[in-house]
Amino acid sequence: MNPRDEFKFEIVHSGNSGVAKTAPTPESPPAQARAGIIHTPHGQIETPAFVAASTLANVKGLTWAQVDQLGAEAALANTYHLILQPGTELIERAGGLSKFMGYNRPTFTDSGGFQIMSLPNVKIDDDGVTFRSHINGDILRMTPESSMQAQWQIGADIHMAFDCPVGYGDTDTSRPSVLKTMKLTHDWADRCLEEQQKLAKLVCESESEDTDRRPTYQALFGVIQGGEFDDLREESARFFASRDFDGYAIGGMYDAIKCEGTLKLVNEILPGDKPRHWLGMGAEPRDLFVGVEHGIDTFDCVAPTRQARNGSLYTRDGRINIKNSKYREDFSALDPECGCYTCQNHTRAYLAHLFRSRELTAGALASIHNEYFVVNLAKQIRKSLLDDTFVKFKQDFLARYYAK
RNA sequence: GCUGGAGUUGAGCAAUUGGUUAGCUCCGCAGACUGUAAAUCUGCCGCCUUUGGCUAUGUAGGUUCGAGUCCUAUCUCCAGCA
Repeated sequence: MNPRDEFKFEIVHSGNSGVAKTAPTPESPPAQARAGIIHTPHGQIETPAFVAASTLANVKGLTWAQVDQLGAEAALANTYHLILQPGTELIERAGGLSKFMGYNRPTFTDSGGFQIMSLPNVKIDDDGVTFRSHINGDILRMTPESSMQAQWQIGADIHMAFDCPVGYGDTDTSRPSVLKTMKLTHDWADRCLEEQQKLAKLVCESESEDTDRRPTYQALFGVIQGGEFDDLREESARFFASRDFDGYAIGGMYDAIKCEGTLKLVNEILPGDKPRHWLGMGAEPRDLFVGVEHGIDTFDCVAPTRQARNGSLYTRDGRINIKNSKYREDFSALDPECGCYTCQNHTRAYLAHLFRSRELTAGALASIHNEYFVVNLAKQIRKSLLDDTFVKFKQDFLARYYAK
């Protein structure tokens, strides 16, 4: 059997799978939206899904039992961080990421490109990047090949191609700069693909003596860049569509309202039968709706857990800061309609107390809630697609969340 | 009762020999956070008509060009002694 068959994307329902008897109306299910199942050697992910950010091989503040309980179906770790500590070779010796961290569901790794490009004094050349460790200042080097190798050592089920995400935020957003880094991203993507094929052959055809660690296929997603220029995004999407990646990811696109048209454009070009991940998105409920509407299958974002640790918590009526004085004596549940452990067992007043006292439990209970909120929202969106109630669900949810 | 020490904004402290700070850290109040150098960061935190102005250093006086700093009285607290 072809090792690549271990990774599969199955679409169980899509907006345009039904026979369109009439012209689309505002109530018609969005044509690009789909519900599916990503099959990996470590199990499956029902999509749309929100993937838990586990940068340093853990979801900050939570045990994996808690991550399971809140309903997350997959986690995404970071190659840059794991190279620095504990080292990817160590993770390989531990039996791979899943074994190392004791989590037996599907995992992703980000390539490290995003983190490295965010560091000060990064030197980018055609071959790769030179940067300094943020921990001890060591001068380090990463190339598309070395990122692939590191990711194969880590051994997550889904890898990201090593990209050059420049052209948003504080980086140089000028057209020449974005064009240049996009071209570099494409060049590197081809090198990632080549290295991927080598490593896949090497690992999957090896006869491991450790039956406990059967070599498994590790998929590779290409990462679309192009900044905020529609024609560059289109070019990038066409480039990736012409390459045989296992899936695709959208990088450097962080404003669901502003980028909606661009996202639509990109996803209409990408092959419909492969999964699409929106990197770093999911801080806002509208991110998930907009993404799904235009064909995104998976999301990841650090915001839910980070904001949780900082006391900013989701409710169906918008985000609240639990540290505000008005919650000190609020004995109601954080979100009375939420099914998470925190909301089922604790009051706002208790959470407010834990935050004011700086107890570690505050961050944990808050993270359980916020992570549940987005994970569950993705699940509800999935259900709404299967029920053909997406449009109404979206309208109702967003109207209430962003009322005020 | 005597002797010594101390009293500065909710708390704890700063402020050269009397010489331009309502100064710091907590607490408190609010905001931010999107492929996690983030259980972090930012702003406010005496009063006001707030790109500025005013009043503060237990209380009441005094010396001085100038007092949180010196003097007198007084109140409170702490330590030691009776």
